[in-house]
Amino acid sequence: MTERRELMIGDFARRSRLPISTLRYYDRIRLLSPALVDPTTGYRRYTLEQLPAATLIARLRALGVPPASIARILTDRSTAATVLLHERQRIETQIEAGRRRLRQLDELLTDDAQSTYDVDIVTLHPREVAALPFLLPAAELEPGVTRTIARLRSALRHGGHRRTGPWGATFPVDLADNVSGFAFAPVDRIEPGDLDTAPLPAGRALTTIHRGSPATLPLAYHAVFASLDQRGACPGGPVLEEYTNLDNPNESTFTVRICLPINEPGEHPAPGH
Amino acid sequence: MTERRELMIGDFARRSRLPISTLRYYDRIRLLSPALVDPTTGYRRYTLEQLPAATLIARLRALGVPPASIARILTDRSTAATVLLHERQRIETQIEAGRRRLRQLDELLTDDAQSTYDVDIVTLHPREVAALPFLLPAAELEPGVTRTIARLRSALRHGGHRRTGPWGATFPVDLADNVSGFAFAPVDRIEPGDLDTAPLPAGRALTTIHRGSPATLPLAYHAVFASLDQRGACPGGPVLEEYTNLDNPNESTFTVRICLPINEPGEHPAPGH
DNA sequence: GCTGAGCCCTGAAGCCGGGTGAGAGTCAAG
DNA sequence: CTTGACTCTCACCCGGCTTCAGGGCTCAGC
Repeated sequence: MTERRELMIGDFARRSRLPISTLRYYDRIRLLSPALVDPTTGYRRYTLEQLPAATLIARLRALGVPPASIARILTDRSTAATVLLHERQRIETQIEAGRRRLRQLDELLTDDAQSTYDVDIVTLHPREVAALPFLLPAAELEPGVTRTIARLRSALRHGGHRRTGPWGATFPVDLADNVSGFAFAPVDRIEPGDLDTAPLPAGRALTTIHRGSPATLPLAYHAVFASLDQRGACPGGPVLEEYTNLDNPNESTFTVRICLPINEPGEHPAPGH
Repeated sequence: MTERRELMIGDFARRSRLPISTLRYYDRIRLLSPALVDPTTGYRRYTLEQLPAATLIARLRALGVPPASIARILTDRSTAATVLLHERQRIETQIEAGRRRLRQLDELLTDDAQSTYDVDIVTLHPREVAALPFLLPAAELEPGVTRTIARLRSALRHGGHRRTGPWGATFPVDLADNVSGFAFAPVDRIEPGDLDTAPLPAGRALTTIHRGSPATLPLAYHAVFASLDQRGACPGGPVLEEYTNLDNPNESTFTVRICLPINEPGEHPAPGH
């Protein structure tokens, strides 16, 4: 009945409360195209029937739903619930990230004596540990290591092994695009074929302990590198991180021990390289 | 002592855990420039002293602090606390916005019988009300009106006036870039010079009631416009919104009455325009 | 028929915070 | 001298639009 009632883009913009430029953009990306385009003038003609779609788009965009997802909802209404639940999850993670940032910002604000790290020099003894390798983009190192440790944990449980020390991970000092290393844990018994194992780097190493949020871990590395320069030494192998209180959800008790094997000045490079 | 120790961009990138491309970018926007640039080769030389700054930048960027704010912090350490508190507030509003979006998304998911609006035709009688004008960008209409009503509220309190009906606002139907209109409230007495007052639009009007989150208000407008088309009428003056349960923080009881003055077919346009 | 106002069109460029790639120059080791 | 790793600049890409320049269409008034 109202099918012949057509609106120029300006009328449609006022009705839908969307800017004209945005409507043209939505036409370009095929999110919402006019019912008809005059073939001679190129004028866009919208119909009243298109208004609910425009309103839905405006609502969803205001909620931050990306146009691509909205297009999926419009073309296939049956997937709407799935897509929306997915968006819901996205917003929830965003909120969680916001909370975490808030905490870290507060740390920054209250943290005055933050960068006092004591770097010691120690000798690492050779150790054979249960290990699980990973290959991760540098940007996802921290969550990826956490996941790898979780998998190692269940592997140990299945094998009936008992952990005799803190969880850890080792990987090259220089983080390339993709970091390959392994998560590890010392265990009570090593049986061939039963479990993947690996030797940990050994020899002289610089070590320091970082407490609290992993976000400030680079500061600890900075201290280690400064000490390295001071001694005129250079890195002698993959770095080693040991995590304690990993299972404790309270972030403030979380601690990381960093061990960086070194070649001291006037020394031959470590064998095996 | 270590002042002569210089790092090429690659070394500095590994130490600071920032991508080389980002370091070059930060140089371009003068957020973090190398201590020295070789005049013949153009090679950037960073010093160890710049590492803490790089680490600080990385931390703040990870928290979503924009580079411009970080630059302010770096050039003037005394403003750091101010800037950080400001960022803190920004994140808090972000989280709040996320929560609101979540609620609205849930409304979308649960809302099935959403778009049933009954549009009635009524006659508005002329009324003189206490008023406070506003001029707002269309995008900030809703919060701006809320703020204007708050100012009107305190003006009424100062003048010892008593409100005799719901808060409201009126503004043109076609939202231009800047919307000029006024917030109003009917009061018990009108005395010249005592309070700004204004007449409300009168005559025949279409009206409907919207309940719940303001985010879905456009649906109500859509229903009003559809009714307008059906009657072959056109808008006859600024639209009028009346808000009840505005003071109640519970969003689900919030209701808006929309009144759109109209010119009915075959009628002369309203006088006064 | 002409003019001007107010619509409308297209295509290109700009915004942020970088990421990516081409093509060329530099440096140290063998 | 060559090789390979490193560096440089310049320019273009992303999303989700907005804005601008340069034009065409339509209608009312004269």
